[in-house]
Amino acid sequence: MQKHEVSGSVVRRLPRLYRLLRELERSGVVRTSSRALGEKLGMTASQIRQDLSCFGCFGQQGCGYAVTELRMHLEQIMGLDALLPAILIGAGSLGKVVSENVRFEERGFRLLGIFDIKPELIGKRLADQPIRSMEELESFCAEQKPVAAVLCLPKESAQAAAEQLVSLGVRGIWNFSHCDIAVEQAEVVTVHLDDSLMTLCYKLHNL
Amino acid sequence: MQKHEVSGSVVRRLPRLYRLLRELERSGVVRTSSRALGEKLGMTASQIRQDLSCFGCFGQQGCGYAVTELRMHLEQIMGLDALLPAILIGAGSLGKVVSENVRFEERGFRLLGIFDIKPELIGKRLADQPIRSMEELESFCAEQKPVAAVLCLPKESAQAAAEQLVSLGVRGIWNFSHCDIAVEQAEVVTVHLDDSLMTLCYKLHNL
DNA sequence: TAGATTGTTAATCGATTAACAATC
DNA sequence: TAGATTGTTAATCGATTAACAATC
Repeated sequence: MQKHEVSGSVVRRLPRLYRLLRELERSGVVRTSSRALGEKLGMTASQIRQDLSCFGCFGQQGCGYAVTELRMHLEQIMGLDALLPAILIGAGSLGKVVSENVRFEERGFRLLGIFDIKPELIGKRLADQPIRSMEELESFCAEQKPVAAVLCLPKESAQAAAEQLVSLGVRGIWNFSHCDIAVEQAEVVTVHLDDSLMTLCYKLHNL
Repeated sequence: MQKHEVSGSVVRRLPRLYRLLRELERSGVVRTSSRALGEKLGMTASQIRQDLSCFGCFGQQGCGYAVTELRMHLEQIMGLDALLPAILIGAGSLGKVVSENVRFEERGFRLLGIFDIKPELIGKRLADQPIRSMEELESFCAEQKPVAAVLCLPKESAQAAAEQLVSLGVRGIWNFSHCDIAVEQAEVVTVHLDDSLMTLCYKLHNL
C-alpha cells in the first residue's frame, strides 16, 4: 500500500485529521471534501489529498470522502484497532496522571501493568490496576509480552530502564523522562514538556 | 539581529541545543564545535551553524564555540531570562502535575497564580500557591498582568477560557486541554498527548 | 450532461547539506 | 605558519502547492 517510506511530517498530521473526522462524525456530518477538511485544519486541500495518497484512494471524484469510512481507514493506517499490550513504569504523580488521563484504548494500546520501585507504592491501585514491584517486571513481560512501555521515571534512571525494557521485548517507548533516550531496536517517542514551554517563551519574547 | 522571520523548524531545535549545552557545562566542557554538537544531537554540523546564524555570530573560526557563552546567548535568544508572569487554570490532577513538575523559572516563566472553578479546591495549596477562585481571575489579572496562561481544563471549557484570558491581557497559552484552540492576538502552544501516543502506535504498526 | 472533486503529475517553495573563503 | 572551524553562499533535496485529466 505504501509506495515508499511515509515522511514524518505526514505521520504527525494523521492524528489531527483523525480527531477532526471523529468530531465531524459526532456532529452528524456524513460526507466531506479535501477542501473542507483542509480549511478546518488550516492546511490546503492539496495537502490533505497528498497525505492520504500515501496510503491509498479513499475518496470519490466529484463527491469527496465518506466521513466514517475515511475515519476507519485512518484507524487501520495508524493501527489504532490493534490494542497493543503496554506497561507503565513509574507510578509517581506523573505516572498517575498519564495512566488516568490518557485514553490508551482509543489510541491503540491496552495498559496491562503498572510498575514502580518504591516499596510503599506496591499494591496500591492506579487506573484500575495494582502497582507492581519492579522485581515482577521480568516474569510479567515473559508472560504478557508487552510491546510498548510508558516511561515516567526521573531522567537519571530512564536510559537504563529503557535498555532493560528493550531486552525484555519492548519495541516502543513513550518517554516522559525529560531526557532523550537512545536504544537500538526500538521506537522512542519523547514528550518534552520543557521544550514545548520554551518555544512558547521564544514566541512571546519575539512577538 | 534576525534577518527575516525564523522558521518553526529552527525554533523547535533551539531547546534541544540549549539542553545539550547545559549538560556539557555540567560535565565541565569549556569549548565545543558545530561538529561535536551536531553529532550529539543527530544532525549535521552545517545545520547547527545555519540555525545559529539566524541570530548572530557566536563562534570563533578555528576554535569553535565557548559553551557557557553560547548557552547564555541561547537564553537571551529564547528569552529564558525574562521570567514572564504566568497563571495556571485548572487545578485537577493534570494541573497538579504540571505546576509541580515543570520548572517554570528555568523556562522563562514565573507562576503567579493557580485558579480553579471547583469550590472544594479553593484555598488548598499547590506548588506553594493557594488555589484561587475563578471569580478572582479578573481582578488578579488587572493587578498582576500575567502574560501567559497554562490551560489544564477539560476540552469543553477550553476555548471559552482562552478567549476570556486573552481579553484579560494574556498573550500566550500553553494548552493541555486535548483540543485545538483558536484565538486572535495570542500564541498558543498545544500539548497533544493523544497525538503523540498515536504516532507511536503508527510506528509500531508499520515496523 | 454539467459541476464537483478526486488522485496524481508538475512547479514552486523552503529547508538541509555541501563547499569554501575568511580567519582565529 | 599550518590546522581547524567558523559564517555564508551555492547546490541538493524534500515537502508543499498548483494544475489538470479522470470520473463520479
